[in-house]
Amino acid sequence: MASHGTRGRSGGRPTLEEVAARAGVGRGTVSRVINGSPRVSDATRAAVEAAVAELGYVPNTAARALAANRTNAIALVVPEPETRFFAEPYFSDILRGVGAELADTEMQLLLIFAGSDRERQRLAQYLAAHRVDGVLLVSVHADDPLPDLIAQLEIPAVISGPRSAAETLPSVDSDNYGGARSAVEHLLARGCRNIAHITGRLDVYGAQRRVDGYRDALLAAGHEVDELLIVQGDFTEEGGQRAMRELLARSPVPDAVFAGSDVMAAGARQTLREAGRRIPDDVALVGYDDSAIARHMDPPLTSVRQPIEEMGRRMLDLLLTEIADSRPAASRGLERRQVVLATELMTRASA
Amino acid sequence: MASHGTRGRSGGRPTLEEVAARAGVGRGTVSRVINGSPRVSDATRAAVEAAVAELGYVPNTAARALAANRTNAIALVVPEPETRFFAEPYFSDILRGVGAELADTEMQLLLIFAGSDRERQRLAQYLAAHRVDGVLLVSVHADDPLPDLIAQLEIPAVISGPRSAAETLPSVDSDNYGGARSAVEHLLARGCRNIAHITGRLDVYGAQRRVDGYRDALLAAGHEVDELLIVQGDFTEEGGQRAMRELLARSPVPDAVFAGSDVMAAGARQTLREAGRRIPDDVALVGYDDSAIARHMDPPLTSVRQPIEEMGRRMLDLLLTEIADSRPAASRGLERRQVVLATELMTRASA
DNA sequence: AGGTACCGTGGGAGCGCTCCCACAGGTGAT
DNA sequence: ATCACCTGTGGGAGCGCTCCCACGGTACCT
Repeated sequence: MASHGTRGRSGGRPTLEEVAARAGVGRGTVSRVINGSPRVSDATRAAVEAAVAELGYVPNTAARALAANRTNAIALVVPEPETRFFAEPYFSDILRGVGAELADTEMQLLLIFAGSDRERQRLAQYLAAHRVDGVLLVSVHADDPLPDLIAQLEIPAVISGPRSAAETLPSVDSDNYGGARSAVEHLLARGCRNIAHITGRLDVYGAQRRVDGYRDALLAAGHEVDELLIVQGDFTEEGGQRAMRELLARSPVPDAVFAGSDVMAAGARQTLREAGRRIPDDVALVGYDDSAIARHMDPPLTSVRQPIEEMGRRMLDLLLTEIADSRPAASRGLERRQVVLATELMTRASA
Repeated sequence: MASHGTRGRSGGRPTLEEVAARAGVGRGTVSRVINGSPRVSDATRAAVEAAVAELGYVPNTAARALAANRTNAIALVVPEPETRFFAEPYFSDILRGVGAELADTEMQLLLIFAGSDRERQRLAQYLAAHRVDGVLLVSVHADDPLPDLIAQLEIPAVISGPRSAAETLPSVDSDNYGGARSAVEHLLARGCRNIAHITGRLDVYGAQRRVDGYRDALLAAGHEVDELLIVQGDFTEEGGQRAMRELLARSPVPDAVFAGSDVMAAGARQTLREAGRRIPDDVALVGYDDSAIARHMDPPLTSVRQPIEEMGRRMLDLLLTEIADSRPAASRGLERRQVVLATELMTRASA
């Protein structure tokens, strides 16, 4: 008693036992009340709740985790090597969505960086130690071993964009295909006839889908797809510049460019300006993401908006049901575990 | 045994006891090795380390937290009501700095949102329950009760910008005063003679300091400070526009504007453009933050860069020492607990 | 030789909770 | 009346660790 009892004393955090004594009931009963078990009489419940309030009791997470063998925590894994990823609002918005949804739960959110090898090492340990009940994976690359590791460890997880059409992990994504189609259809409706596409990194599935959308929009309108008008970018501004320079070398020069991201669009704009081409008179420009860059570009950039915050919310939703399902030998159905959310074209001066 | 032993089984996570058995030592010894105690012979240490490696032992955080009465977790509290705050790179960069520094420790990072009242309620509970060893507070307002609550609970904390000159909490900040001075000095060196300042919200201490820097730069150069050239903004784009309109009504119209943030500078640019004023020929423009907006503005914006990532790193550093100090009845000296980092003026076409 | 000091070590107790078994008391069927 | 079966409850055991006391051993003093 002596040795331990005095250790962390200061405010004297009350324990379950103290609440039980105060309420004149047993420890088990208090636990049941705290955890919302129905097998408690109304009178007892009221007494316990009163005691909890009087004592200002707050359950000790560590003890709970230890005894129950669960953590009540989920991890958001950030594959940080990409500085760009962080700078874009994407991450913040996902986070905000997750945070909003999280407020309704008892879960806590752990942020884990998996940029360096050392950090990945640590992450693997984390996961091996089952220190979280579930994992949220944002912006994983096609060749990332992480998802497989997680699947193997049987840790519930949700991924922010499927890695391929055959993704097995639950995922939440926006409609990249539809978003791209709407962008191209807008350009067509505007009268553009020679529409180019600067793609993102094609090892990102979403970028592929945008190319698909671009193609199908043209085909559906009865146009041919000129493969020379599809130039590969890499989501960076420099990539956008390079791609645009390539496109300016084509003849005829395209009268519209659909860029796979706002940042690439910014690069393209740069190159267009240097070449003395006006936007949108000479070349109409559409981006993707509807980031701050789009709104502040000159001229303001028409861009495809993704409901990113909503994506964050849905990711957490999905993860929580995954976790719940995994508790008692779950049904493991292939239900609605792939969520796709609609995009919206934000029309501005550039197209 | 039966009832509990079978519970979470699946991979069979090894325990301290198992490692001890394997290494042929006692539980206490393994614990000492794990925790890097020096009071272990080399031979024993080696044996234990071998056993740990063979078994793939990973300590159970919950058990550790329970027994040791510490959590090995720190919280980053996000006062989320401000959407803007999230959208700016500020947050991401702080986070990256914290994350980088975190990789060297055993600490885990909890992200807590304190936007809504409900979330703040939850946060208070968290803190009351001492579920974290320390708290990182970013962008708190002068009137926020949170810092006081935290101080009262005697939870180690670091704040990202002092709330006033008399801040008692440890803090990390950039040199707002010096940054503002360098901006104004640059404009003076450029030949501008009529330099206006659009301030941030003056209940933010950093915004006040920028005003101070603006004033002193002028005075030091032997100029008078025209109070009419100091217009209050609120860190928003609209605020920047409003302020700029006010300034355009002055006579003479200033030949330079130092805006307290890039976003406000963007607003000012908008208004200047509408008024047909050229940047920098008619009016030179300098912003603050060196955000993505600055680089993408037309013309690119000269802006004061803060070493935000470094700030994140230093915040974590400070917090860890605070935590370490608080363990054994600490010295509580008033040492270097207020860190101020230098800024850098990024010169671009706008000034 | 005896004493004192320390080192490295083993293991008991205890952290605050959940889980589950046991049991009292009630209710309905037999 | 007996039995079966509920519901509500109390409390033991145990989760995996840290802390600390106790102990045998060695080294150095007197």
